[in-house]
Amino acid sequence: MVIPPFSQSLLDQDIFVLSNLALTVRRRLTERFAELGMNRWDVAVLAALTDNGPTVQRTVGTLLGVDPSDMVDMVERLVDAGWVERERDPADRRRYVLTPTPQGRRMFELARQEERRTREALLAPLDERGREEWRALLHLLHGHMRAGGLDALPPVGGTAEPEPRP
Amino acid sequence: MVIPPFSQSLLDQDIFVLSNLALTVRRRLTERFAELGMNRWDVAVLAALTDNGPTVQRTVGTLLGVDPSDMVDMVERLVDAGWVERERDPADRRRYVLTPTPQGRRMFELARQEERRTREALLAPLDERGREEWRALLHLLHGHMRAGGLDALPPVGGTAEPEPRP
DNA sequence: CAGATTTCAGAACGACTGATATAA
DNA sequence: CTTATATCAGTCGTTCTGAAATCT
Repeated sequence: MVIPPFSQSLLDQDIFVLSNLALTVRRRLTERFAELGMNRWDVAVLAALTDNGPTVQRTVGTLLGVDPSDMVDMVERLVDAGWVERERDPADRRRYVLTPTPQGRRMFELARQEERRTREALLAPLDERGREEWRALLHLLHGHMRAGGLDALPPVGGTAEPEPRP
Repeated sequence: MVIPPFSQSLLDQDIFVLSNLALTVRRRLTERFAELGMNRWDVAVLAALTDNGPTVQRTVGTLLGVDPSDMVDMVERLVDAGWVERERDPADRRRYVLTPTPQGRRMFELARQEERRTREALLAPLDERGREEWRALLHLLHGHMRAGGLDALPPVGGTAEPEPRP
């Protein structure tokens, strides 16, 4: 992994630091998943099915924020691996109902274990109180964002005028 | 912006929450940059040049973690916009030296303002003490990660039980 | 008929690889 | 001759758009 010495002006921008942190941790976790033979979407789909049991394919996409057209290959991959069963809904033959297999549930448990381990490594410098603070802040900000916290922003520019590109 | 109702099993995975938070905030900031006629890389390059003054193109790439081959179009865009000047280094004619123009510096200030505003919106639910805590934790974890904090992990698989911290 | 679900084709973007021309 | 820089061509993965086929 390349660790470039970032510019201070970028480090001053907390959103850049947040992005860089999240991307790097996610990449590391993705590597761990790969060693289990899984990718991020395998885990995400299995997570949704573990919570909700048998679920319509399109609904799973909605639960994960994934476009329906992108679900096709993901599900095919999971079916081929034997982790998910895909059957037409007899009541509505447009729909595919996805069900996790026992192997799928086991794989999800392994993935969840890797997430815990990777998180442990990330939070290693924090004591128990620091971890509680971090987790509370993370989920508070995530909830705030998902509730539309970023929707209301002043118009761009303001004090100074933006310049049109030549 | 679509706000799907995520599965609890995903929300339990803090790394997923962290990724989702960072991606959404970054996307919002990118929208703001676009209203200024800039993209993320314009801002990043201008940040590096603002810190370091005239800099060799390849070095800028290293400062940003960007592949040299991907710098070409990014720099061309900035030169066309009149925000960066690109000149051969007389001492080493392989090299391009990049210098921010006054307009480039102004644009970077506008971008920095948008980052502040977007960050303000994100941190709105926190009081001053909460913001300090968030910022401290964010930079602490970022530093830990960049120092290789994720490099030492137990082999995948292993025990199926969550492991207590030593 | 309109609407929902799945599927396919392709565009756009960023990350990455390999090869080439030029200069040190 | 070897190395460094910039560039070009192309691949890969992710996200998004638009349209077609099937079914309600």
